[in-house]
Amino acid sequence: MTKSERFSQSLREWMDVFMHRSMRGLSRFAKSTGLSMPQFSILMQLHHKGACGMSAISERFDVSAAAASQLVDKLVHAGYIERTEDPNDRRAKLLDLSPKGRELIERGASERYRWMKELTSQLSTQEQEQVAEALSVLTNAAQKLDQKHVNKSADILHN
Amino acid sequence: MTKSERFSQSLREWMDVFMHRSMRGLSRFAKSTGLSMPQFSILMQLHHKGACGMSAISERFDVSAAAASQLVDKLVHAGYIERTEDPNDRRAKLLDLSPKGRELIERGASERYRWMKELTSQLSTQEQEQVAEALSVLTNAAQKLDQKHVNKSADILHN
DNA sequence: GTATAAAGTTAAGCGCTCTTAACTAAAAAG
DNA sequence: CTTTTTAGTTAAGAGCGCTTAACTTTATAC
Repeated sequence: MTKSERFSQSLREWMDVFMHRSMRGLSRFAKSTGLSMPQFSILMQLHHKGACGMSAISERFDVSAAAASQLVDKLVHAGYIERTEDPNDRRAKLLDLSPKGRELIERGASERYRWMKELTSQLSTQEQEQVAEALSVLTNAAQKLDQKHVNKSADILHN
Repeated sequence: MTKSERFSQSLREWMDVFMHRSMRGLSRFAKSTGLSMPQFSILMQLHHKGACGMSAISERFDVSAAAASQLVDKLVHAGYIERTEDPNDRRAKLLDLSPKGRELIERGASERYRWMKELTSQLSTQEQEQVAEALSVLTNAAQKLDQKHVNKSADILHN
């Protein structure tokens, strides 16, 4: 087995295990809060990408503007999202997590994080350092890649 | 910042980025196949844990036996699952992926894997090795942890 | 300044998942 | 051998998310 093959295989295995685990944790947590997955995903999106307009929600989740509006409306009434008028364009709305929404997402992250903590508690200090370093490398690469895709989209818009 | 804090932070950051990305990929892929998320999740579960009975589905997804039965029924009619009678207990059914179901899940994994590949294509060979090793360490730890939980549940059943 | 486009909202209706309740058939318990 | 438990199915109904269509309000184009 070549180095490259070994590399591919560890990626695949890890993705398989991690995906499965996170999905279960995520949907359990969402259910425990009384939110549906689509609703919870919107909160996660806002946490991850920051405040945005209604149309952004509609695009990112690939649903109609009507669907986005209805979903967000429920979250506003439940107190997880603040919906204000965009001062620059009075047609548009600005959506952002409320403190309650932020608290919810952070709590969810902590629960998932607890698993990782349990996972790594039995590793040696040296292994922990090794893992930490590798994960930062990956995180940085992911952020760079995201940035590149954003730029590419911007280019397309400019041409 | 202590070593332990740095470790925690890289875990958190990575989980955040990776979770978000995988979720999006997963739901897009599920949508593209025409399956709902609950349906797709059942296929993933079968892929991950292997064949099982109806009651196992119901437990793992924390839904009623009726819901599991209906969901599985659709997947059987769509040709993704094979449902046969358990020879040891004629009340029970054995559920497993059909070749078509297996193909679907593998295709989904490949799509998510492509992102990882793109992600790591810009890393140096040395970084790739470092990442591969760290991920195997994590995968092994996850599997051991899973096993431990299974044993604990078995113990509870015995007492 | 009028016409057109864009951002959201609201309402009606469809399909999906989920639940409870009633049921069948097979296994286990007594 | 009868009773009870277990595995799964079926049917009716509630709730949710999504779509299309019609609409309001604000911004942009000509």
